Amino acid sequence: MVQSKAETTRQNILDACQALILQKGFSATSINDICKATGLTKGAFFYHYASKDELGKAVMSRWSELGEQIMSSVVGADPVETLFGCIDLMVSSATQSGNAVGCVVGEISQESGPSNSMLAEVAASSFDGAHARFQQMITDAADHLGVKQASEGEFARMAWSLQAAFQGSMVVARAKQDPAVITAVLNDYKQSLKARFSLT
Amino acid sequence: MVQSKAETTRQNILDACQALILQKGFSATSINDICKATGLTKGAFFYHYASKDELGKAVMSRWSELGEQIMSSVVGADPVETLFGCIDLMVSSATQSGNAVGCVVGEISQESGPSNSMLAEVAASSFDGAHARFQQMITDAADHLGVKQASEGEFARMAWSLQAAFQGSMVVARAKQDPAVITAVLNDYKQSLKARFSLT
DNA sequence: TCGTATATACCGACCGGTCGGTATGTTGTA
DNA sequence: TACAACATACCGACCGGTCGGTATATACGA
Repeated sequence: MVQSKAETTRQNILDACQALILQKGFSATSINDICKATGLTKGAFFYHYASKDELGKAVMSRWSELGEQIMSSVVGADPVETLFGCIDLMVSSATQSGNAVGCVVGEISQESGPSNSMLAEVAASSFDGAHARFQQMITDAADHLGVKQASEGEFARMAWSLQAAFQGSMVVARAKQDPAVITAVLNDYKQSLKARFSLT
Repeated sequence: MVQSKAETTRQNILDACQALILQKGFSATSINDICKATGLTKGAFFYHYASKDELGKAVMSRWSELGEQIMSSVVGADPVETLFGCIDLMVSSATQSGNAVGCVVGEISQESGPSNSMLAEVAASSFDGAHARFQQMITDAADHLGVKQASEGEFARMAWSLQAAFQGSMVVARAKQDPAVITAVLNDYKQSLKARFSLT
């Protein structure tokens, strides 16, 4: 099944919006900016999206789905390799130059804050989804190595830490305009993960 | 020497702006909002600050200075206790209810992004300052325990990790509207720190 | 000591421009 | 000819920022 024309247009809008968010942030990105980037007009935009917030939701949703696809693509036989490979993949995808670094979910949720409940909910569920995948990976790797949780919810906390390390390193990297921070922080996380799992 | 009237007014503006940033974000906070909160008029605002960006710089600067003061207040005799006490202080100051959680430097830098170089520079130097303090604390604690760096720049990376853990946990906590994430992530960081330093 | 000159701190109307959003017209295609 | 997929033109609200003016305090000279 080929993509319909409308679907192609919507993807173009999402692409443009995503790129602009990583450059300027969500609220600084106007609908006129998106129209200019896509070559469309404002009428065309509002034919496809009811509001700017609706577009924000769509961008976050696609971002999450894309992340899930990438994550699931790295799954291999060995759960330990899967976990570390996943982290490496996150680093490389975030630090590759050309496009600005960042996470649209973090961006939008940070900007809209608790005030805009609609966007906040989508962002929260997106974070929860990613956290669940991280926790599953950590649990699988631990099982494979015969490592038990030291305390109730330890692996859940470790998954939150991984997510925070990723998000936080991108915040700092954006401010410093230096993606090296991301690599450093995630390497450090892998280090402590190895220590926890008593690996080399 | 008593505070001049102007200085009091400026502090009120900074207070209002800071609170609004943590609620709605920087770009969503209009100068009219600040005027309403302080009981001033727009003319009065621009008498004290040349532009909105200038106010953003001032808010970040005061935030950093306040952070430095708080950090230096926790310094005790034992460098190890100082380090862990500092982390605890960060958690408690970030999770205390009443005021919204977050970091104005992270907020503003995330929103303005690489586009607004003026704000980005201030944010970057603020992050660098905090990182330097963290690294010093880690180095002091390691010296006190006789722990050497496993590799060049390891303590620097650990300091970046602490900063990222803090920033990232606040990003997630804001989206989920649940400060428990901050506690969990920083506890996890302390755990791995203890493991690295071979503590109980 | 008393009037004048000046600086400080603030007011509120107003400006050009941009924002998100809408109403209506046009075109390609099946 | 009917509908999807746009374009055009426009709206009112609001944005950051400016401007002329003003009340009050302080400094200073005669």
